[in-house]
Amino acid sequence: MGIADDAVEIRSQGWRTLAALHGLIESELERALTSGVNLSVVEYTVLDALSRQHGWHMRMQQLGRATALSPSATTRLVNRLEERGLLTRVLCADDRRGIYTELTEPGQALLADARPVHEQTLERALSEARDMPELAPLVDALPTLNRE
Amino acid sequence: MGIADDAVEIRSQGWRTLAALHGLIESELERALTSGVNLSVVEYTVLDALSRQHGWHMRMQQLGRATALSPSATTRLVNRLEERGLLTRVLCADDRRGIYTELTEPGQALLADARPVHEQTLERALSEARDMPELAPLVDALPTLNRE
DNA sequence: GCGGCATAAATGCGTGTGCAATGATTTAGC
DNA sequence: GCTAAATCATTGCACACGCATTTATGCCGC
Repeated sequence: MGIADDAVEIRSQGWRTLAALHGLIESELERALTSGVNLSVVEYTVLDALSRQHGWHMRMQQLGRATALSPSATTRLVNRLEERGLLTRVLCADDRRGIYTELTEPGQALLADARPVHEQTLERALSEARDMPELAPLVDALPTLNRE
Repeated sequence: MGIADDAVEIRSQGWRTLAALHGLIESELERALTSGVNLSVVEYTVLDALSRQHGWHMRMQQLGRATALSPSATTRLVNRLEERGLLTRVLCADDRRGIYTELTEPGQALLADARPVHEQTLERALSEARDMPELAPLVDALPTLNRE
């Protein structure tokens, strides 16, 4: 087995670790957020992403990228959140094909409730993963990533 | 903002990075594997996990953990692969509640076809992610994880 | 200005998923 | 030994997703 094969195997190994940790965390977040504040992980991701945006508005397409969702799924996701009054659609003034989504006041309130649930569950999930030998290195690497 | 708040924010940040990279890679793998060998990412994961197992057999529950899938989804996933002749169900001799799944010869053959697609797509996806400032640190960290 | 092409978002349709309940088998209590 | 609780896998049901198609708008050449 040569150097190139090693590289391939190392990449695959890294991906398996990433996928396993992601799956573990997402499963726990899904359960906790659903039972706690009736939000799925993607729904939380959307609200969170909007809250981090200047003026709290984003285009559908950006939302799709932020959540790795297809355009159709993005449309329906925004539908659900809009029907619950958590965000509103706003037509773009400059490009009338585009649609902005904005967090409403109830949306911000629900997000405020959801954040502690999210944080605590994330901490718990990471600490569980920390005890699995194959996941521990990635868990330890995560906090070191964005130190500037 | 105190030290505890910093820790929370760093965890959340790490999770967002992890989720974003995972979503990007999985989307590309999904497209490539589906169009190339007609396998979804989870289906590939199952075949790959089985091939790494001693005697090429695993219990349903292990499969569920390996794929972060619910028991019901695992059942149907195995159904699909069994109907395509890629694996077979084998009753456990010692515990007759349990069911082993084993890779068939066609299953191994399809996996052999799928591996290069998986590897090349993974390499491409990682190199794309490498160009995104918020993902680059994680991409660079991955290969360093399991160096013993 | 106008026809043709590109882009943003929405809809029809088939399919994969999780939760809750069920069936089958093992394990524990006595 | 026999019943009760626990465990492994499966099924009914509702729902979220992706792909392909459609509608609406913007952009370009002439």
